[in-house]
Amino acid sequence: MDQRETRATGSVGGIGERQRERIIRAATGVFSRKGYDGARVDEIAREAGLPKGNVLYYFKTKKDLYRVVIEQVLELWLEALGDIVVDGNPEEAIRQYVRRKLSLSRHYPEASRLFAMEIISGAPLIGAHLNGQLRSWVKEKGSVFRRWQQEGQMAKIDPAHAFFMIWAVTQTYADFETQIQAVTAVEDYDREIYETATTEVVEALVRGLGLKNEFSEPLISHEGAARA
Amino acid sequence: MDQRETRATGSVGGIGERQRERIIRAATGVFSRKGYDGARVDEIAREAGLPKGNVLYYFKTKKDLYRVVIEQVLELWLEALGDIVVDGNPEEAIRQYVRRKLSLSRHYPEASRLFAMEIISGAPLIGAHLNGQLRSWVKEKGSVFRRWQQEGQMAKIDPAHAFFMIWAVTQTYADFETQIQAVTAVEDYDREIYETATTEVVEALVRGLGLKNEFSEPLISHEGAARA
DNA sequence: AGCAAAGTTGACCATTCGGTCAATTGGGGT
DNA sequence: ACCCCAATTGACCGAATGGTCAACTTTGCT
Repeated sequence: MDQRETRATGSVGGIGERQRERIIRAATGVFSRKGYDGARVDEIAREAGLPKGNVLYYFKTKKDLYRVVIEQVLELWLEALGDIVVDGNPEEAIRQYVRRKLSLSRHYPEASRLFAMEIISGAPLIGAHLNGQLRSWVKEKGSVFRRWQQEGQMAKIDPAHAFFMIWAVTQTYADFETQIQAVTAVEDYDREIYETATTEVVEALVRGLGLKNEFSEPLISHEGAARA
Repeated sequence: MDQRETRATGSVGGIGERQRERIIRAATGVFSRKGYDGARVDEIAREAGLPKGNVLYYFKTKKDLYRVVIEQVLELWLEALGDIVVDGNPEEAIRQYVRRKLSLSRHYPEASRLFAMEIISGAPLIGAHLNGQLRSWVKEKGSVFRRWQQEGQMAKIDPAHAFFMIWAVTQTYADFETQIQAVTAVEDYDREIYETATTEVVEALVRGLGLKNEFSEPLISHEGAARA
């Protein structure tokens, strides 16, 4: 049961910590393209620029490496969850959240794709987290949505589905990059696509979720039942 | 160069055509979960209920099988493209298209996931098609969107991004089924999720794309066979 | 019935994969 | 200079994998 952090390294010889990160970065790329079963340890090693034996020195097994990589990705994903500002202007809150998610897709496209791969494959590793943290987060923020809806500040959409829409749209720019690239035929994906996508998508989502607020002020702080 | 349809079978001995379909169905499932490299021929065989040797009898190589499977999936995907009705009520046209895409996700979730896998992996096989058919389709229908926009019947969104949004949202219910299942904790995914998703998503997209049409008539008497 | 082709099956093979290991190198502390 | 341990490397191993094959059974036709 003792999983033995795959190698004591991290705790003592902080020297070769650089290597671990190189490996993790390479592994993220390969796993995101091939999935767990399809990825080859040797390919990860090659992409990291060192022999296979060395990779297995830092991570005892392929599964260990995958676990570390996917946990890091999941952390990134869950991190963004904290963002929705409960009090204040709903429209601005969603705008921020959508922009944040888009930014994540833009700057960590491989992480996004790996996350997608894991879920498409049935989320064998992170399934528990989805049932735990994510689910309670959705329930919590969902009640906020309901409040906004009762106040007439948001269209009456099932909150969960509102999230599914936001996630779907924001992640599609990372996950389906190949498709979007092919269809739009832009050369500089990062700039050209994300720049227009950010405004288009944010506006469309705000409209779609019925968040257009006539009073829509920048985001003054005090608001009726403001929380402490 | 002659690829020899992997086996002359289909042309003459129509008897075991049933087997080919069983294999294709099984392969779609496995490939959609594991990707090409991760899929094992033996697992496909097991899922199809016959020995590995028999699978290789119908499809000479794993790659041949994958090619057949993914081409079938792509065909399904491209088929839905024909749907957008150019003339007539824009709102109703999009409503229909979105419903159609959702119906596809619902009835062929594995195909959807396999398509997603292929694209995440860099679309090594269908990349050409994306650059060809799909791209010209988007250009063509995009000009229709532009017309609608000039007539004030649709929000001024880059048409390509409008499609990306629609595709993202409709396919998320198949591709991310595991996640949605975990978050919503419903028992009967097919019914419970898709039933509410259809109304929620269609409404939100129509709103998001600014298609609300004041004259928006229900959809006059005849229109019938649109049901999926 | 008899025959040829289609279909079925498990044994088998060469290659590749994940993982182990012993030998070696490198660097920091004393 | 010496030691100690982290780090590096390529050879190596057993298991798994894609694919072949020869023997066998079934089917359809005359």
